[in-house]
Amino acid sequence: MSGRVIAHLDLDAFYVSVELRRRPELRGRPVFVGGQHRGVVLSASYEARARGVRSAMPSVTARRLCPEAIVVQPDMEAYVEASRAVFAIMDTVTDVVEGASVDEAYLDLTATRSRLGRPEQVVADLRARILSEQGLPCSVGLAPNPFVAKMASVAAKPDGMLVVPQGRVTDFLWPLPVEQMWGVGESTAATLNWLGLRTIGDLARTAPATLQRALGPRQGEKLVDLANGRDPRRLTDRRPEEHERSIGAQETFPADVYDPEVVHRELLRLAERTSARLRRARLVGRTVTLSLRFANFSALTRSMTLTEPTDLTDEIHRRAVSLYDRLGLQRARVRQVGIRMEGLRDSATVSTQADLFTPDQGWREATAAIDRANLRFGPHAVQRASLTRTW
DNA sequence: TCTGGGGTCCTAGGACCC
DNA sequence: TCTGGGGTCCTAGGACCC
Repeated sequence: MSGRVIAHLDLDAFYVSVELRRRPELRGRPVFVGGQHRGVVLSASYEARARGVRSAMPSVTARRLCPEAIVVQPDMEAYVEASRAVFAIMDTVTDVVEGASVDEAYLDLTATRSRLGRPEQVVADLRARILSEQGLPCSVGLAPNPFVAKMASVAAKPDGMLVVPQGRVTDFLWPLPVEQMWGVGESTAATLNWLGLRTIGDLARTAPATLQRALGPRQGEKLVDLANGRDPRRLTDRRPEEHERSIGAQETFPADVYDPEVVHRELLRLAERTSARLRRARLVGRTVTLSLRFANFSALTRSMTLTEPTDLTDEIHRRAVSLYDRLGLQRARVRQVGIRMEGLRDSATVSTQADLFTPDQGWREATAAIDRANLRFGPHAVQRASLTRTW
């Protein structure tokens, strides 16, 4: 027996809650935060949810369902700042706070009992502090492992807390439909239903080999474990941004694009964004991946691995353009393009001796100057000439 | 005016090496 | 001449999460 005590804390309708904090006149009304043209709902108030508005739903659909909803444009900087403040409060409770995203975290409370007392009380105090100091409601699940804690926090929403002790884990999980299980999306749910499995309890009683045939060795084994309330994963205190495995940028055009030159230009913008973030994190990447989505929503990726990792805008742009041109698209209607860098390494571990006398060095110096200017004067203070044109 | 942008992890086949 | 297996890297695609 592990005897672990894990809390999962999830801020309720986080982006909307941050907006309500500075616009209290919107309280009690249907509100959602969403993108403009081809955007989706990022966060919806519970009043909007009552009208069928869901996150990830196209904004146009949401407006149709709820025409009187107040639509707010996202302000990521405000959300990131609010997130930092909440994490600072969580950090006072335990050293082991694993950020799962901007608005949720796992806390290991196993070792805090002797210092702070009963975990239920610790969590109740934590929720009260986040509400009083930051004006943000949250929900918490308290359980023997991260998976059950996550499932409990969802069940506790909104503005609630649910404790699931070891002895009650299967009573809690097994009646729930498989669709509600973390790790089961649309595709897996369809496969499970096809097998006649409707609840997490059904899943728990299925032979692992059956699921492994249907879902693959890893996922099959994992789902049976989770369905039985077993999740031995250890938490780490790392923030997501401290162990990134890839960095990238993508953009959906306001209208589908036919002209390859327009795509090339957008790729330069994306290469710029990606490489600036690499340099800022002092990382270099070795694999460049180009991704495309077409008007019919089909998608593809093409990648190439370089002999030496890079953080240079023009190197990344050149490779992405080459991957794109190699496709030989004719009259393709491009909806979205993206660039992602993988195989990341600390740039300090990569020898810079080798390129001291190469043509890249000039670019490296120019790039560093642009980064400095953009840090001082804002992200678009200095741009390449070809980006100042509009398409 | 249907369907964002940021990610992680897994699978599978082929190349290549031992 | 025939017959192996394992490990790693690269590439492409797909599922999932927030």
